[in-house]
Amino acid sequence: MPRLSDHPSITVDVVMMILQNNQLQVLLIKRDAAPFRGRWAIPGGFVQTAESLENAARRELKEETGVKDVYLEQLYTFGDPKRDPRGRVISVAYIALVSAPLAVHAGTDAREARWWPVTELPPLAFDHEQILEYALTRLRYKIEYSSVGFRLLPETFTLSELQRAYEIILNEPLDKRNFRRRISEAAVIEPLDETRSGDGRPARLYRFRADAVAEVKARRLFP
Amino acid sequence: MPRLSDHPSITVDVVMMILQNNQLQVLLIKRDAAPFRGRWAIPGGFVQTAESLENAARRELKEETGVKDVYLEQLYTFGDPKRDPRGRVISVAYIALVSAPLAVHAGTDAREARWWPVTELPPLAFDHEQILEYALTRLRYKIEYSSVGFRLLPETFTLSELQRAYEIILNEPLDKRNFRRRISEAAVIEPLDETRSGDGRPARLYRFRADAVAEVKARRLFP
DNA sequence: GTACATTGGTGTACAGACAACACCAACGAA
DNA sequence: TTCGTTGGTGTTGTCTGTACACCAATGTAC
Repeated sequence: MPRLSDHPSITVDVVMMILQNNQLQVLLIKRDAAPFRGRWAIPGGFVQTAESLENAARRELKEETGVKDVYLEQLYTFGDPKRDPRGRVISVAYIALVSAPLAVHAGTDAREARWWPVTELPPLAFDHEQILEYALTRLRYKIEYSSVGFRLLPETFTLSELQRAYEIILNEPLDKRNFRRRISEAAVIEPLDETRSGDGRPARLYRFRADAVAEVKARRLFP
Repeated sequence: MPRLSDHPSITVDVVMMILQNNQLQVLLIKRDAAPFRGRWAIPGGFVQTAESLENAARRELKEETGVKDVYLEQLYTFGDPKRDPRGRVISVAYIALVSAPLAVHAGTDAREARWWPVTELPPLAFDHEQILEYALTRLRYKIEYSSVGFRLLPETFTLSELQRAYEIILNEPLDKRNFRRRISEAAVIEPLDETRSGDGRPARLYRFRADAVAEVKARRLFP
């Protein structure tokens, strides 16, 4: 197994989440090098000298998926001395929320990359199970008192799609009228002139209000 | 000015908070080396190879103040490439909550150390003003939905002292009866048989319930 | 030892927020 | 044109939060 110097190294690891097939899914890559060769892992990599942590996370994401303009948020820094068998590696973990559909092309080093439903995860490398669990807890918690949920939706969406997204993340059904009233009172979305036709009556499209960046703090969205 | 290698270095910086003189105060040390020589700064230091981040924070605290058994919580990781003029230094910031009275003896390198009220801070070294502001925001926010406030009090305390602590941190007056009802419903403290005499009627002493470690999550303490 | 100042301790009523709940509307397909 | 499917809308009871005032127990000054 390769061994790093005793000097601590810094990586960023990114828990990238998406809503697909009525499931919350995360992107994992299959490691093709030791340690944990063949094991699935959260994408990440070493921080370069001149880049900020967040830029490192963005760079990793771009290398991994080609996606830009994602919502990124620092999660936690994991620094157990034994978390990486190669030596001292400190990982700054980020959460990335992206909207489907999103093609992921495996990284330059030909690693396999795919989305996994959070309910059916394979065994993971390093302490990545812990990181992922923490990311899920944070997302569920945060969606209740902020508007991050919109980051998982495409630019325009219907109210039913929005509600479905919340239900998937919180893993519980929500009342349609109460949901719409709260979203409306929170004033974080605005209606468009367009509608979308589907199986039944066409639904009005909405978009996230860019000027509503301030997180809903005075009152939790779903108490 | 000394220059570090291009390889990133990791420090932990600890925002240590205490309640004294009806004020929320933080511990700062006066730097006696470049850069920012003579400037006040949050105590911290480099992470050693074999220690976890939290242990590094505990070690720094002990070296700085001799205190053990403090409440420690990871705050955020600051990694701007230019935040330290010596080179690439990534700082994992922690919050420490301690209870007065607490003597701080200046560190082994004879740096001056003293408590500063958060309302009257001097100019700080590096990006420490940003770190401190973030720590204050987190503390105020967290105290509303968890029981971290108790960490700033001595082992036994009266309900008035507890209320005063919350008022200082939140910087707003609280209603006595409502405060007591909520604390009571949260079931995070237990009465002792002792009382404490003072200017008026003696007050019952309470202590934090060790088995109430779980943070009050279902309902915010002060909505 | 009485009066007074000081802090400790307690309950209720009103207002606002939350949760539960059912029906009509608009479209496509058969 | 009927039916299936999804979109869209208000009201009521319950609970939670907030505002608010008085008596109790001690120490001190006279």
